[in-house]
Amino acid sequence: MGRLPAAERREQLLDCAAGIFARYGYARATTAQLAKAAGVTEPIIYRHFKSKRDLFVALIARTGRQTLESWERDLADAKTPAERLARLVGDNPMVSPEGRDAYLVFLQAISEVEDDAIREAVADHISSVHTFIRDELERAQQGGAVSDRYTPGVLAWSLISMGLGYGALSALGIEGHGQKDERGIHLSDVLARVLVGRQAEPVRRKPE
Amino acid sequence: MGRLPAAERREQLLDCAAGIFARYGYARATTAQLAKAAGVTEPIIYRHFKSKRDLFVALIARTGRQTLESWERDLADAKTPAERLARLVGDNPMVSPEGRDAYLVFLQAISEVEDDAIREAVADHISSVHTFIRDELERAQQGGAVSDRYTPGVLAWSLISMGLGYGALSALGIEGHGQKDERGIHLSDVLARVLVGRQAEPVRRKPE
DNA sequence: GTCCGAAGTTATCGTAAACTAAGTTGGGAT
DNA sequence: ATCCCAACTTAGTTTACGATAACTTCGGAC
Repeated sequence: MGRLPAAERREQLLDCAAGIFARYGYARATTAQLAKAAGVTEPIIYRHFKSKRDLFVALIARTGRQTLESWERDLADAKTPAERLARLVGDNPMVSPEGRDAYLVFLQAISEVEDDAIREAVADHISSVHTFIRDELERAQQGGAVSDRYTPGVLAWSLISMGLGYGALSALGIEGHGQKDERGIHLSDVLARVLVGRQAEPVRRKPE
Repeated sequence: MGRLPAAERREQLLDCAAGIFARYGYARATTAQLAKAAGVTEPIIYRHFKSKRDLFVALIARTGRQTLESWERDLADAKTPAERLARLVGDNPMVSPEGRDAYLVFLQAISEVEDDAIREAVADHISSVHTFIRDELERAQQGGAVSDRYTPGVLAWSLISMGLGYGALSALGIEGHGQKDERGIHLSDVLARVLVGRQAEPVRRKPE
């Protein structure tokens, strides 16, 4: 890979950094690793970002945007609120190969709670995810696809908590977790039931 | 604090380390910080632990044991399976002040996925928590306190996922999360409903 | 062709962190 | 009283990481 115009190099650096940070977390990832992954030398990183932390924050912000955009696209061609909802629950970005790195970065970022800039970037993203899901649930409730026993806000936090926890367990690769049980039931089916307030249709999940 | 016999010093080191690791995570916490928190110098740490990582792994193992013991104690005087269950759901160790540090250590540890020794220690603990909760749910199902729509295994993973995610969000201190909504409903009430399969009694929670 | 700015490299600095070798102190047993 | 050993400290060594200063190369404009 030869020379790249600044904007492209910047994007490429973020692309490569995602993989490294997802694997090693912020603190363990070194600027040398980041540079090597992008096929450049370390000073190039500092041409485009003030610091390692600046790069990380930029990555979090970009990843957040991309995640929401990807969700919008996924839901765009769904006809009913119920269908939109089923996709939302079934497509945990943490488990799909493309979204995996992105979400691992977030998981890693959560443990950098002590760093104000990073914590804020993460909190911003989570808030916007909450807003997104809450609005979705609200529409679904109005359409009758979701039980209105609970407010959309609380339900959205439930979904986010579970998605986050699920992702963390997946990252750890714990045996028995994330697989269907002897009755063919998956965690997301349980989740779906919370939402509809009655026995739900099995959740549509992407094949592995 | 003067001299201590080896066994006590070791315990004290672990005690102090919990606070530091909870705050800064494994990678960011320095041996200097750990020593200072315990009121000793760094070589003392190496008298009792082979390495920083060894100390961290020991801490994870001890914390895991303590958490289960604390749960056992909490549930001991509960009369019915339903009562035991309500306490299990209501007492997320992540939110009680005593259990908080302990569980923050775990959260932090999860992002050290790349380190085999650490990952294994965490996975071990999670597995034993799963066993504990699953058995509890199984008994509760037999007593009719929990819907048998889902297997205890899947329900236990649901609880763990949600507890973990909830803890992560709490750690981030995200606004609006973890509070009751306008109807006085808390996340754990939603969770309780998953378990019983019908409108549940409000969950008993420790006052904040 | 040559000039210039942007893109990239080499070589290195300062620092902080994990870990240790060697010496010092305190307190219990005889 | 003194001897001894475990507990503890001082004063480093080493290594690796984040960051930068100074230099080189590429490619388009005129």
